[in-house]
Amino acid sequence: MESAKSRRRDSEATAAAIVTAAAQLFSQRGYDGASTREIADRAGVNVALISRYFGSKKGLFEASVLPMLSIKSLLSQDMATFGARIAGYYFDGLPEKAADPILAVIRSSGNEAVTAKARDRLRQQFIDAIAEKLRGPEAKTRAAMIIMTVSGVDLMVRVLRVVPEHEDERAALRDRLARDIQALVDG
Amino acid sequence: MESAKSRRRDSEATAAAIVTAAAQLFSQRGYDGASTREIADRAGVNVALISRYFGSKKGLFEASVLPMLSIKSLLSQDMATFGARIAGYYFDGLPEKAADPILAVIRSSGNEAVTAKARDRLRQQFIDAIAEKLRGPEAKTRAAMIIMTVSGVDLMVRVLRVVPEHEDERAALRDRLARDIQALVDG
DNA sequence: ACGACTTGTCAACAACTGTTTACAAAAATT
DNA sequence: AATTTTTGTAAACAGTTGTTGACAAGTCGT
Repeated sequence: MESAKSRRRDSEATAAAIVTAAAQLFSQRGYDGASTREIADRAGVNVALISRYFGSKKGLFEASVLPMLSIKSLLSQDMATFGARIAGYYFDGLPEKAADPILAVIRSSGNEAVTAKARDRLRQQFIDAIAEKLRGPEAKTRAAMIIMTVSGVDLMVRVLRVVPEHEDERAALRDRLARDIQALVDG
Repeated sequence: MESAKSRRRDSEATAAAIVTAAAQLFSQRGYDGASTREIADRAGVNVALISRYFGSKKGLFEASVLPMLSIKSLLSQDMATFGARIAGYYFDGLPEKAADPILAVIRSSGNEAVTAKARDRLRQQFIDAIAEKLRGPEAKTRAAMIIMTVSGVDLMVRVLRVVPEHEDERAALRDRLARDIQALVDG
């Protein structure tokens, strides 16, 4: 990642580098698929430091993935444009290997011990947070529908990678998605 | 699984037992999380037989998960009840540890080498197959929307397990889902 | 410049991975 | 009944996993 030469020692910086590398690799390969040595290599750091700074691999997962599980920034903006923003996020130039905490949880979901906390946080930070923002009847049901739809898009686009190839088809799908999600927001 | 006593030797039956156990464990823990020994134990069979009958673990994955990736049975019935059938499948007494090929692919998606074929098949068997059944404009876009929604439900219900606890809330969500999916089918 | 604390490196550990090999037991064929 | 083929078992393999302990090197206060 950084220069091969020995950089100045800085525990906070190296811990941060480990967290960054871990978030990427957990998203990409899941918990079991991402080895501690690969994470350390990407961070340009010795493997033993993971145990030192985070106690264990599980500790690193919780320190790198859990804090990113939030959509407060998306909810703090105008809810009238929520659908368009979500659709745009997934269909307009999404960086391929960006760290995505939802993806990390999905790909790690076979490991119950590790993802139990993540699921709890997902429930709070996503469903409940959205439901609070919604006006009108059946707010919780609509919030659940929104999360289902969005996570379905996440699955299609990022996990299964089966987006339409033609530009106009992709645009049509994006627009339809924006409209349907917005309809759920408006109630 | 079977009686501990030595049963009569039958290569087809043992191979089938391995496939059944593999489908369950791949769904439950993902490709990396399910070890060959655990699969063999569940099937009541020696580990070495996996290599003998399926060549490799990857071969077993393809023999157990790929053939199940199909929704022809769902599409062969009346499309006017498609939404209700999907919603019912996920919300009316879904067996917890039943083998679910989509779940297996999702939880194994961190392993590109293994899931490449599965994704191709998913595209064919699901999106294209649905699109063919749809009448009206933008069939492919609507098919993609349906798959997104359904896989989102799969994620919520089976991966993240965040369904509403109250019975009436769950019923409301199920009915809304059935309606929304049916709307996409009808166009 | 000395000592104390922090930060990083190296090697080893026990456990587990998928796979192979050699062999025994059962079944089928002659 | 003897032999060949199929089916199952046991042990070992080479590699990887997460984690640890002893030690070197850097950093800071004095």
